[in-house]
Amino acid sequence: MPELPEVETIAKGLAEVLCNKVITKVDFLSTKLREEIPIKAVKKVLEGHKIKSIFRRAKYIIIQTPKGLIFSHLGMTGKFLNLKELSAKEKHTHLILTYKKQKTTLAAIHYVDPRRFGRMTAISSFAWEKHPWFVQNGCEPLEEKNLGTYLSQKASTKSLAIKSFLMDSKVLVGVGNIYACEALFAAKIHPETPAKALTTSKWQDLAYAIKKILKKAIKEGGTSIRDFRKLENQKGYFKQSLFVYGREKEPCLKCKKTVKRLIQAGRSSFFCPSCQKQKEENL
DNA sequence: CGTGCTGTTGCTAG
DNA sequence: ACTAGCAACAGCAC
Repeated sequence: MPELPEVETIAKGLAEVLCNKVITKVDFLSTKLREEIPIKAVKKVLEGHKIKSIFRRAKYIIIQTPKGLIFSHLGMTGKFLNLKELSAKEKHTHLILTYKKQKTTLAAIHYVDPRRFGRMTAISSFAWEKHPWFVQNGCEPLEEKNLGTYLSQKASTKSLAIKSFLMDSKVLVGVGNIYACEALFAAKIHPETPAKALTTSKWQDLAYAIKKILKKAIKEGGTSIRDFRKLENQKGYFKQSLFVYGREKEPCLKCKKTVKRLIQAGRSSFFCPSCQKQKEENL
């Protein structure tokens, strides 16, 4: 469910709530996500320690204390909820972080993840860049100044579809199915165009579109299709701004032609066949 | 009831 | 080396 804007929204929300607060305890109700959560290591980093910072890298949330770092990935359906102490747990609550809200009051952050595609781990160093979850990652779309040039160089030998190329985290992190579809629509590029076939000027359009859409989505608190919720359980509002994602058979919001869906690498791609024409020289 | 979707990503096989 | 396909899982729409 969560792509860069959703993860950014959660990380910011957690930072507001938890920074400079002490985690009094960590309770595990289930430790089986994609991989087993290392209970001891997580407790060691969090329990009894003050949160120094919380931020996003790729689609991961990173939580820092004086003892080390926690990495959390939400998978498809993971969410953090800010609740009162001893709040009822949901069916798929995996862990509960209790923290000191004020001098005498406690509150709790619940991690809930029905599909269990999320992952979580802890390390005792601060070198997150060297961790296996990060070493292979490509660039951060909002931090790379020459994104168009960077992408065109990476794509120069790749015949795979531009849509799949954009979703390859070794190239670019944070862009998943929704934002790949939306960025290609905004840049008027057909999702099946071979990555190496884009012109320099199309790469610039695409890079601009990616940044613009991600920034707008962050501003609107992410996209809630079904599961995604912010920390206080509210929805994100970017769904209202989607042009093609999830709109198969509906009229294109720019030209009124019918939005189409196709499957690429096992994922649905939505596009407008009129606004996103496949160039003949690329076929 | 089944069937086919779903925002991720890492492994496997060709 | 590249790339498509699948598996991990629960829930929902039809």
